[in-house]
Order: sequence, then structure tokens, then C-alpha cells
Amino acid sequence: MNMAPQLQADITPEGPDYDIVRSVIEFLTVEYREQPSLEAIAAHLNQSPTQLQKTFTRWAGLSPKAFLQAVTLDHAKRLLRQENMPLLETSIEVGLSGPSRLHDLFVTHEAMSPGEWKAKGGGLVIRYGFHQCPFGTALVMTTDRGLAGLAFGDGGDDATCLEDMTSRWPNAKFIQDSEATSSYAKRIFEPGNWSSDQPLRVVLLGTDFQVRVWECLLKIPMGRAVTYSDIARDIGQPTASRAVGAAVGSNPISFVVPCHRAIGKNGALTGYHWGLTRKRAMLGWEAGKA
DNA sequence: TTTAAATGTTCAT
DNA sequence: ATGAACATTTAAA
Repeated sequence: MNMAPQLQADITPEGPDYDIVRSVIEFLTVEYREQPSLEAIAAHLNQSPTQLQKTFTRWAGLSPKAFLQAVTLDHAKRLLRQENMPLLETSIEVGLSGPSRLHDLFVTHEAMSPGEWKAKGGGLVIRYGFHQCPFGTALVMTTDRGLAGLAFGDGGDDATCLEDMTSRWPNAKFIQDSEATSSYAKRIFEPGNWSSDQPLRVVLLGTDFQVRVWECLLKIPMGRAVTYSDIARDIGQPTASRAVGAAVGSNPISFVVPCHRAIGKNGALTGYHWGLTRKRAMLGWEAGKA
């Protein structure tokens, strides 16, 4: 309600948190057969076990052990099985600018007109800024109609990250303006700020097919997962699962459009534009908040 | 468990 | 127009 200046610090209390967490996840992923003990992990990172335990838990809401369990095949399959009845079919009569009630974050979305899409962003003014978030550095992009892009980068690859995004809309005009984008960052990464009073407005810049896929993703509740073929079925092209994968992968608003909740039919995490480790991190983080 | 063929969209010749 | 790439999936060996 108030407190503008400090919020960004609240999001990431200790700057390097994600760096540590990321290392832990990477280590666990490679060595998970060994079921490494907390001591082993800590030793590998040159940290004290208690320190590490505390940092990790503060970040994820889950102990490293519970986290490891949350990202295994078994757990993923359970998430899928749970999705038998209700998920995609029952939901929502969303027209083009209809509000969709999410289980978690409230979003209103709006697709671009075909003419605007053909212009590849021409005549569009996009403001962008970098912000710290629980998953590293986030690049936030907005238009006057709402959030248009969200990307991630670690360390010094901010430039790479920016390049990746700007090349999607070559004719748009880009202006650096962290002031304008910071309010979005605050809203997105702090679950406490999620409310229906002020829905988050997003603009879907993509082809017809892509937009349909992304709208599907928006219906997936927090802590749940669906397969690529589920989505294909829901948009009326049951055999297009592969195409769906491609569309999911080109989603410009990562995290807000929960592309990390789409997984393979056997429960395996297949791919992620910003790195599989980050996908695991997001799934585990959500498991801790749910 | 690994391999091969089928599949739909997008992007580059 | 045509072909290759892709964050898939299924069936067959």
C-alpha cells in the first residue's frame, strides 16, 4: 500500500541467495542418485551446513531435502495424475480481453491485432529495466498496454538477455526506464502482492497459434503441471504436441505465463529457454509457497 | 532402454 | 514453395 523504495530489497533479502540455491540445485541434479547429505552439499560449496540450510529454506520455503523430492519424476507424475478432471476443459470463457481468474496471480490478457503483429513491433514503444528477483536478474518489458516481456539472466549476461528480447520485435522502440518497470517487478515476484483488485495486465505479442497456447498456460494453477499434449488437445489439435512445445518455448513473458509448468508426458522436464536449472528452481519454489 | 517415424508451426532459403 | 528445426509422442525392436 505504501513503501515504494524498499520493496525491491525485500524481494531478495540477501543478494546472492539465488546463486547459492542455483548451485545446490545443479549439484543435486547431477548427484541425485547418491542422495547426497546436507553435509556433502555444504562441503561441495564450502559452506557450513547450518548456514546453507537456512539460506536455502528462506529462499524456497522448503528444506533442500524436501526440494529434491519436489522435483523428482515421481512427484511430477503425481502432479499430472491429479489433473484428470477439471483443469483445462472446465475453465473459463475467456474472450480476447477477458479477465481470467487464476488460482494465484490475477492477469488480464490482450492479444495483439494481426496488423500490429505483422509490423514486428513497429510503432510500439517498449520500456525495459533490470530487477533482482528470486530467480536471478529479471528483465522486465512493458508497453502502455501492459507487461509485454519477462526474461532472466545471471551474472553479467544482461546484454545477451536484452538482445534476445529486443530481437523478437525488431521494429519496436526500446527505452530503458527502470522506474516504470519496477512496479511490475514488485507485483510479480512477491506472492503477497497478488490480488484481484489490481489485475496484472499483459500483452500477448505472438501469432494466433502461440497466443492460444499461452492462454492455455495461464489456466494452470500454481503448483500443478500439464503436458504438452494436454495443451494440444485443449486447443483442438490433439496431434500438435510438438508444435505446442515450440510455441511454449517462444513465450516472451516467462514465469507470468507459466511455461515452467509444462512438462513431458512421462513427467520429465524437457527444456527451458532460460535454463533447465531455473525451471527446476521455479517448480520447487512454487511447491514451497503452495 | 534405445530408435524411428509422424506431427504442426515457424523461419530461412 | 520447399525444407529444416523444434522445450513431443508413440510404437516397435
